[in-house]
Amino acid sequence: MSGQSQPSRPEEPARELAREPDRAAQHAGRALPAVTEGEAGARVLTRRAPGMADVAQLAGVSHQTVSRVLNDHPNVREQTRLRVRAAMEQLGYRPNRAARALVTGRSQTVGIVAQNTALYGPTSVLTAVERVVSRAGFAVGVASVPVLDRISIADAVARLLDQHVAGIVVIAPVVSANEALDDVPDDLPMAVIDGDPGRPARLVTVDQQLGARLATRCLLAAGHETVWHVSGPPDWFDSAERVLGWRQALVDAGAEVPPVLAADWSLGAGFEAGQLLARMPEARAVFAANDHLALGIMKALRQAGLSVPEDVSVVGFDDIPEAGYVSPPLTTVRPDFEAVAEQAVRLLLAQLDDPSPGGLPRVAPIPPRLVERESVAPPGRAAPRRRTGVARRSAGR
Amino acid sequence: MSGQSQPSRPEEPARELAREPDRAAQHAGRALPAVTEGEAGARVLTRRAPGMADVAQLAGVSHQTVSRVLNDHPNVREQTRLRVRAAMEQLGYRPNRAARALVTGRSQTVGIVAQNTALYGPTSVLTAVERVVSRAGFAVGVASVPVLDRISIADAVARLLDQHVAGIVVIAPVVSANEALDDVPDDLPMAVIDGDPGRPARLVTVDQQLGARLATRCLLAAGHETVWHVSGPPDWFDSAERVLGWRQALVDAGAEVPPVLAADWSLGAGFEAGQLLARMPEARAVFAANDHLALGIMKALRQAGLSVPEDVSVVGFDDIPEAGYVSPPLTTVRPDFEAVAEQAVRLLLAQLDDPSPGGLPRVAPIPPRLVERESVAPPGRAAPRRRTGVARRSAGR
DNA sequence: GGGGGTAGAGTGAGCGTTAACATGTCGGGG
DNA sequence: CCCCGACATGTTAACGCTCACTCTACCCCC
Repeated sequence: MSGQSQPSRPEEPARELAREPDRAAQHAGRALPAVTEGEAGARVLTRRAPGMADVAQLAGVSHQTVSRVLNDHPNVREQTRLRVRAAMEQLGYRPNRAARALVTGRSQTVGIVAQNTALYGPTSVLTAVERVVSRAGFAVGVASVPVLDRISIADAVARLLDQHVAGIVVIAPVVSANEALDDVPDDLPMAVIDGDPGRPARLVTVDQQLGARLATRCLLAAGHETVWHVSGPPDWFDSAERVLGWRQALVDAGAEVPPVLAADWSLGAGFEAGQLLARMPEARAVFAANDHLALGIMKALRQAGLSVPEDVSVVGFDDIPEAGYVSPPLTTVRPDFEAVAEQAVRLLLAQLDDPSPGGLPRVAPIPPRLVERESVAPPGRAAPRRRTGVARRSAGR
Repeated sequence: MSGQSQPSRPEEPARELAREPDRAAQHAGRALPAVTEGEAGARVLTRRAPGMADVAQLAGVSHQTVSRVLNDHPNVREQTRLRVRAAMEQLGYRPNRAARALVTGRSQTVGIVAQNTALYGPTSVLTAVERVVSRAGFAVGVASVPVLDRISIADAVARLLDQHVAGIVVIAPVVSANEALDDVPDDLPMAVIDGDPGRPARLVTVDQQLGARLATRCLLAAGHETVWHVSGPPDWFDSAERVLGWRQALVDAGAEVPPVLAADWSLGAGFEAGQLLARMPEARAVFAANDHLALGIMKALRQAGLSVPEDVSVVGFDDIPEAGYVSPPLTTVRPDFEAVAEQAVRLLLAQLDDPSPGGLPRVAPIPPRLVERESVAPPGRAAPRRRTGVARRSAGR
């Protein structure tokens, strides 16, 4: 297949895949120095990425000056700086991170520790953090753990440490994960996302309580006497906080506080909770700890012949993309994952710039907002069950 | 707040966060060598991670022998090997990846290039790849790009190259991304996921055509005369392949091929396509290119007073977690992302072990499977519209 | 006009590892 | 008995960079 006959390169036989080998090589990021093709006989390719020495030679300075330019040291004449920059450009020079990491003991890499899960919230946060970190000019190293227990996390952190990360971002939404944080060396810059609100140092979270209060109050405002709650797993901070917020809102309104229906985050658990709820005529308003639960609940309700929001009002949490497109469109609480990621990285960068440990950096919880759609209505069990879909109605208020 | 008075460590003032500083340090992965506490006066902490030299000294061998043990070189006496291993253990030695990368020019890191998106498919693949790569003992570097165009990808690859990755996995589901692949140096081990099926070298994909055929045939088998298709964006391979598979199934069955309704992957686009579909009485069966489109379509249908599956049958693609919990539960095609990731990493590792470029490694497309739920039924517009939910019925066949 | 500060540059020594080569030590065959 | 190859180990030199110095002008000021 590789039909072109070219000057054979001994160390690199032609590959079938390569359609236009030389162009490919040219574009490769690390340019080929001293190609000087045509010098018959002599080795045509001196394949080796250019180093500081090469740049220095071309610019007529010492390698140290090149280093200074690279690191924006002040004591370099503008003219020299330009000359070096030009030489870099010409050679397609790229600094060798490994060498730098070796000597400084720290790389321009940020490590992220996260559970490997399909859960919408954590995944959204993860990708947001990736995005923000690389936007900030850092390389991204990910260490995902199968479960968020102490040893897995310690292990992940160790792996990251091996990579000589400059700092880490840990997504630690459960208590066991948070405990593992005690084990990380305290001189390693770190930002914790979704950790224990009781330990606010270096922590960034969504204001879960506020979100839960918003959701609960929305239901109360629609005229419901009280609001039931289907919670997430008890060892999740998000879960506990949402319970707290929900209860608070109820207490504030002088409403009765029904027992919590504990579940995990899954659709299936929501479905089961929904089956329970369906048998309790007094349960007319439900705040589900996340949208998946809400969807599961709604399915169970539907199967039991109950309709949402006429018979039962439901509010979720997360605002998954599907939320506006299910039937009925789900009223829910939308956390700002992007902002969380942004704050976390900011927190980390602050520690990087200023290694002084004085004063634990803290940031305020990020307030979520309520997205009102059509899964909330005033109580009115007496009203006839309606047909599906067609009619539109705005959310109760 | 830091109430304990300890021998002060000049280079590391106590931090408020640290509750039990010394334990934390102990657990830190990189143990502290030569602590020898008590040697009054002399510096108590020689904080520096142990290197090969330290291990070598303790084991009474040269650093090179340590290196040999580390890399499982054959010519080391068993006894020596054990002694070195013990020394490593005792010192808590961890090899310095940066140094190794510097000298070998290649790190034990796999880079992943992926678009930073909320799309279910690509995201699932990404996390699956992360998982598999780190399970294989490699560090994971992620370079996410905002858009999948040529320069962004070239840039991402360059960033990864800077990290001296051993190889890369690229998730390149659109044509522009695939073109960018020409620019990567052909001696860099690579695996492409979801790329151009027309260029099968080093490519791993889901068998999109098969999936589409499965979906279409399922609808046909339910008794529908033909099947409409709402497609994804035209520049996505997934999209094009699914169109092909759908058309093929129709042609095979001798059915009429209706025009394609082009959309993107979003719920919103599905909704719009659904509004179109709702006005066409002859459209009784729809294959949506993904589940989000299907959800959007179903919402539009519902709003138009049509019910699924009585009036219109719908099949999706992806099997998002919500698929079984919407109303009606969605029949859909489930790709095996885990298998895709597994194959991709296998492909990459093969290239790592055997740098010989001979013979492009290829792997067969991974067959997806149809998950039948309740959004498909035989045509029967004549039947009265039914109420919501309650009744159960198995999918048509 | 000479001392000293300072901007701008250079020199050399590592950082921790691997690769290439050198050394030493056996055992066996000629 | 000696030489040679195999095995086991040690020695030395990079790898590409930063850090801590040194060096040279040059200018300011007394």
